[in-house]
Amino acid sequence: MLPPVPVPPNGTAGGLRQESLRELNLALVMGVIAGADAPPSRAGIAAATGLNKATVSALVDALVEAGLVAELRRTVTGRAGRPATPLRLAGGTVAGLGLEINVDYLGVRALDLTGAHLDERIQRRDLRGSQPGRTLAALRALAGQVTAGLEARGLRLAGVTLALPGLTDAGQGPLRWAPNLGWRDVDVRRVAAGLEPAAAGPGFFTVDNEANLAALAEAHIGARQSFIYVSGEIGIGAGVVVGGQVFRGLHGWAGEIGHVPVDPAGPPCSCGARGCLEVYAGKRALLAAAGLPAAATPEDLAARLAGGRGQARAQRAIDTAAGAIGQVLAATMNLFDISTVVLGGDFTALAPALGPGIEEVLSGRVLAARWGGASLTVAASAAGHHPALTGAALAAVRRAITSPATFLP
Amino acid sequence: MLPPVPVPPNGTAGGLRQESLRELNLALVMGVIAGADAPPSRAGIAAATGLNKATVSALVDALVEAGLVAELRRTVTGRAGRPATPLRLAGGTVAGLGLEINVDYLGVRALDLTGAHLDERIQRRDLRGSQPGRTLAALRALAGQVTAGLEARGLRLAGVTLALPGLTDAGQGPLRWAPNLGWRDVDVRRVAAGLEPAAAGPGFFTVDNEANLAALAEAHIGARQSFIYVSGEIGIGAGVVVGGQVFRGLHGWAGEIGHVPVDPAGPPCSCGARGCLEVYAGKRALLAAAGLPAAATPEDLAARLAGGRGQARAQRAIDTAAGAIGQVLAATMNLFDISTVVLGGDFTALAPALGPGIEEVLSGRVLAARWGGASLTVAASAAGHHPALTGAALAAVRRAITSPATFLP
DNA sequence: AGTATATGTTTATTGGCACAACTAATCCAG
DNA sequence: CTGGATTAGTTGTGCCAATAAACATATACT
Repeated sequence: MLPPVPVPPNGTAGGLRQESLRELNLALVMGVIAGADAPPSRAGIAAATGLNKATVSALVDALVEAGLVAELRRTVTGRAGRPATPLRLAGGTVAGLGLEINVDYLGVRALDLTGAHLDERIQRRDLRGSQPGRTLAALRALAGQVTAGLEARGLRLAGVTLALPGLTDAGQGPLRWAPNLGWRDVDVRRVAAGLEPAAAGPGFFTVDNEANLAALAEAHIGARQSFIYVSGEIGIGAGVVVGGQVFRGLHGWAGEIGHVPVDPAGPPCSCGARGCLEVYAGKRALLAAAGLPAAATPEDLAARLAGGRGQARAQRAIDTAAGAIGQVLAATMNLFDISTVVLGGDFTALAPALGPGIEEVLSGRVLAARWGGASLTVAASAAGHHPALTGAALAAVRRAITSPATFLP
Repeated sequence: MLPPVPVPPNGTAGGLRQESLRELNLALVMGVIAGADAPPSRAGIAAATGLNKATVSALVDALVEAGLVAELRRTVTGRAGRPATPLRLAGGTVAGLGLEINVDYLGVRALDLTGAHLDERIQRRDLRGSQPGRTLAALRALAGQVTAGLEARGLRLAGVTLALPGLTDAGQGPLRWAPNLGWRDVDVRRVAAGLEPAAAGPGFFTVDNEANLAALAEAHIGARQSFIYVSGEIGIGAGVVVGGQVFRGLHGWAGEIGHVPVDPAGPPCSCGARGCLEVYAGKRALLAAAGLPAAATPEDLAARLAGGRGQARAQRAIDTAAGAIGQVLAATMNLFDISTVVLGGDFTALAPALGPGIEEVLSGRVLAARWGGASLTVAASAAGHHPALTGAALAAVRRAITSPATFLP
């Protein structure tokens, strides 16, 4: 007999006290500063939010004192009136720590609020079938090196986020299943043991799927709001971003695109079913179809496509993959009502080859394009190397934007 | 250079004043009363929300005075202490008006805050290729009859929501495309002309896809939080509900499942592509494959399945449809990370026949079930006749739950 | 009848925002 | 170069909503 009124309107579970009001408005101000095209002034923020100038001044002053916001030099605008003091997120004061465990490396990356690079450690090694305990300890040690350096430079740690190639339980929980690592039900939280500052608060340490975090990095660096990030590696995953936020689903396992059926009677897949996307467009399938050794890189494949021996076969492999990717993406785009695709992972280097084939399928199958007049975009990722690591660090440092109140004195 | 910090944390675009605090807490209290398993007391609400008893008392009193909440008789609990005053949403005070235009009828339905039926008008007629202006005028007239009756009974109108079988622009906007009506770019807002009370506020009139609204009705009546509602009619649509909220996507066109490809080389579809789900499991395809006339009902098909002439053929048609539906739902469930499916529309009557075939496909293909231990559910809809109409009325009356402040004196 | 327990109300206090008047810093016109 | 116009930001007052603590109310238990 319940009218389903789901989330309380504020997002937090509980009631709002006056304190919360301040917390929310602090976060609002941070969000405006973070999201503005150009550094806004106090007056500009007041106009954008509807808050009173005096209120905004007080909030901004608190954020400046906490080292979350920095005042820039006043610029000469040429217009009448007292010149504004532009505000931006402070650099070099607060750090987010991104961690990643993947099949062939461990990684740690630290970024500040502006997204600037602070520090990084990448340790290449084969982690297929590795012992979770040892691997986590190694990553913990690597993270310790980075945080020691940050502390020495006077940076505060805003959060730690771990990127994993598998199903994680919505944010907090343990790793459920990482097929390519061969891990199952691993409590990964201890990787952050001892990293939390005294008053860390909930959500200091989070875990997420690598595709979701790579999508976050893409959103940041590519300045995109709504798109599907397709990560082509050994497995194929996707991160769905709607209005700047990652769609996670019930358990945080949304976007598992790799095992969407392309042809139910197709070749068997490692997941136990048949004809999944991975069987047509996963790294192994793609390289094998192109006649390349399993250790080859996407760049090798791209080179074959340029001409010479094996070009035709490589092109056929690409065409098959593009057709399958297009078919699955068409489904995804119709279901999510999103009209932009970003090709990441190994697909980034292959984007020029894959793009046209994918677009062709999409243009005939995506309703929003055919009938709604929406324009389709298929682009290569701009998020650089180890995007999941970047996304993890961004997700971590974002805590200072979404709940700045915990960082005030 | 923007860290993508998307929606301001409060959900509204602007800053929060003290007023907003009260508004949000009023909505919170309404939400707790609406969502509770048993009528809660003031003290219970205080405990559930973390708000002070005195605060909750003040908020509840305001809601009672506004006619949004009713006090029940004090019950004898058997425990020590002063007995609590149970609270519930008030019935017969505020009404939500649902409107629907579909291929073979116009409908108006009014529900109150408790979900109780207040009034209803269904006008059966063939609206394929109808003139939008005339049809809207007819529906407006029908709605007028209902609202006149409501007004006479002293009910206040909380909102009006229109359900349409097509793509509507995210909530407010005009109808973009309704293939089965043959409508394109119709400004449907005038159907609510004159229905708004003086201080209606924004969002009084909304438009949404019939599948989304039917899903909302299912969430209400079936008390489900996260599921995919599949509506099988001439077209096939889906409403995706996550945590009690409908997922709309970028333009509000999410859940367009009917044109997800099943076999890219399959028979041509009305959308211009080939092998869409609709070609295998749409009403026309299903009846034709079963050897039934186009005017037959799903009940006719169910009767054939029971035995007698044509049983085998009907069963083959069902098996084909179930396979196709299962394949597309497997994709949908992997992408959205949702493990419950509700069969609605014509599929409701066919659920006993379709269910096993669908479940078989899903159990082999949905990752959350195979590897995450989530249990799959395929159920028939419990939302009754014209679920989109019910959902529309619920969406309309919900305004009094999500923003009760506008209903205070 | 008296005590324990739980619900709900009353009254004083506090935190945070709005409003309005003010200061500050620039452009521009004469 | 001086004074008005314009825009940015600050200061002080008042108000609103929530809190806390004491109180009133209504039951059960002994």
